[in-house]
Amino acid sequence: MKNVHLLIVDDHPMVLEGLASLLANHEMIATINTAISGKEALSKLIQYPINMVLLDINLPDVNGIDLCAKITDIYPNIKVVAVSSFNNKSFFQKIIDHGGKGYLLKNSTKSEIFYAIEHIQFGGTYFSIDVEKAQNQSKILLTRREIDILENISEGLSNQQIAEKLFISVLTVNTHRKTILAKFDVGNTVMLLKKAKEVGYLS
Amino acid sequence: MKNVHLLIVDDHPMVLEGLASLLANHEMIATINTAISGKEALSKLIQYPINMVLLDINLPDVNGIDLCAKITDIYPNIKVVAVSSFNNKSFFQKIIDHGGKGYLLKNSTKSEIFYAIEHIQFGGTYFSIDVEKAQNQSKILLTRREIDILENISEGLSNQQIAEKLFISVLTVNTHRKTILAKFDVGNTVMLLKKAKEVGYLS
DNA sequence: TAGTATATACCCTTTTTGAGGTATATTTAA
DNA sequence: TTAAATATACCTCAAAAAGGGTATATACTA
Repeated sequence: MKNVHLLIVDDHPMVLEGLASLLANHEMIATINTAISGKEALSKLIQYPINMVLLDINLPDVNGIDLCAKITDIYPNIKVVAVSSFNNKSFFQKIIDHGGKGYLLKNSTKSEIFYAIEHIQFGGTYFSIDVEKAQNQSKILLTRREIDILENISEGLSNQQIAEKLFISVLTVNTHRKTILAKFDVGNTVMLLKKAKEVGYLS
Repeated sequence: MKNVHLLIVDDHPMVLEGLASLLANHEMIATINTAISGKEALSKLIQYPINMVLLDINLPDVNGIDLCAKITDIYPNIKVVAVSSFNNKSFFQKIIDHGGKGYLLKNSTKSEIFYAIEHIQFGGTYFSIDVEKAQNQSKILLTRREIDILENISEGLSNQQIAEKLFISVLTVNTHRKTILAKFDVGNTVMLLKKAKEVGYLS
C-alpha cells in the first residue's frame, strides 16, 4: 500500500532529484517532496502531510542533528532517516539519541535504501555501517573528553582557546591533545585531522 | 535524436543510480552504463560503444584528473564531463588541460545537467562555476609556488619536510607559509586549510 | 567495595609555527 | 628594456605544539 509521504532534504540538487527519481516508482511511496535547506524542509513539513524524512545531515544552513531533533520533537509521528556521505561515529550515536529511525550512507545501494524505507515504515529501524570502517574505528578508541578536544581542534581553536571554552587548564587540553596524537599515531595536527576523518571521528 | 551513449562513474550508488534514473528519459540519451570505480569505468569503455562520460573526479581508487586524461587519450571521440562536489579552482583548470569537455558541480540542477549534456554533445563545452565562490576565489590570489606550499601543508608535511621535498630552505618555506596565512587572514594551519577549502584551493 | 578508566593539572625540553622585519636574484609582463 | 612580481633566504622573538614524564581526584564498573 502507498502510505509513505516522503520529504527528501539535500543541498545537492543532483542527489536530491536523483533520489526522488529513484524512489518515485516505489510501491510504498505515495508522495515525494523535496527541500534544499533546513529552512525549506521545515516549511514543507507545515504545508504537506509528510510522515517520513530522508535528511542529509551535512546541510549548509543548519546542523543536521539539531534539525533531526527538532522534527522528531514537533512531529513525533514523522520517521526521520539521516543520510550522510560520512561514516561518522559520533553522528551515528547522536542520530539515535535524537530520535532518528535510521542512518543511510551515500554509498548505500538502491536496494539498501528501499529496504531501509520499507523496514522503517513498518516500525523498525535501519542503520547502515561500513563494516570495514567500523573495524578501523574500533582500533582507535577516544574518550568523550578526547572527542570534545578533537572537535575543537578541528574547528581551528588553539589549546588556549579550547581551555577557555571548556573552563579547564591549557595544560589539561595539551595533555588530551598529546594523548589523541599518540592514539592516532601521528605527529602533527594536520595528519591528526586527516586520520580522524578517515576513521570516522570527523566529517 | 538519441545518440548519446553515456557512462556515469561515481563511487556513491545513491548518486549513481539517482543520476541514471534522472537521465534515463532524456531525449538525446540512447544508453546508460554505470561504474563505481575507475577500474570498472575503463572496463565498461571496452565493452560498450560509449561516447560520453560523466566522471566523478573524487573516486577512491584512482585520481580523477588522471583518469580523465587517460580516457581522452585512448578514446579521443569520447566527451568527458567532470563531476565534483568541490568547486576547486585547480581541478577546474586541470580538467580543461586534460581534455575534459565540461565540469559540473554536484549542486547543479537537473536543467543545468541536461543543458550541459546537450551542449557538449553538439560539440560545445560547459563549465559550471558557483559565481559567489568564484568571486571569493578572486579575492585571494596565490602564486604558483604558494599553491605548492599550501598543498604540501595540507598533506601534513612540516616546513622541514616541504623544504627537503622542494629542494629549498626551510626559511623560504616559512616565508611562503606566512604569506599564505596573511593572504587568507588566518592565524593557524587548521583555519588556513578550512578557508582554502571554502574558497576552492583545496578539496 | 576494590580496581580501573578518565579527566584533571603539573614538570621539563625540543621542535615547529607564527609575527615582525629585510634583502636579493630571477621571472614575468608592460 | 625597465618596472613589477615572484621566489629565494636570512634575522629576531614569541607563541604554540609536540614528546617525555608524574600525580591525583573523580567516575565508572566488575
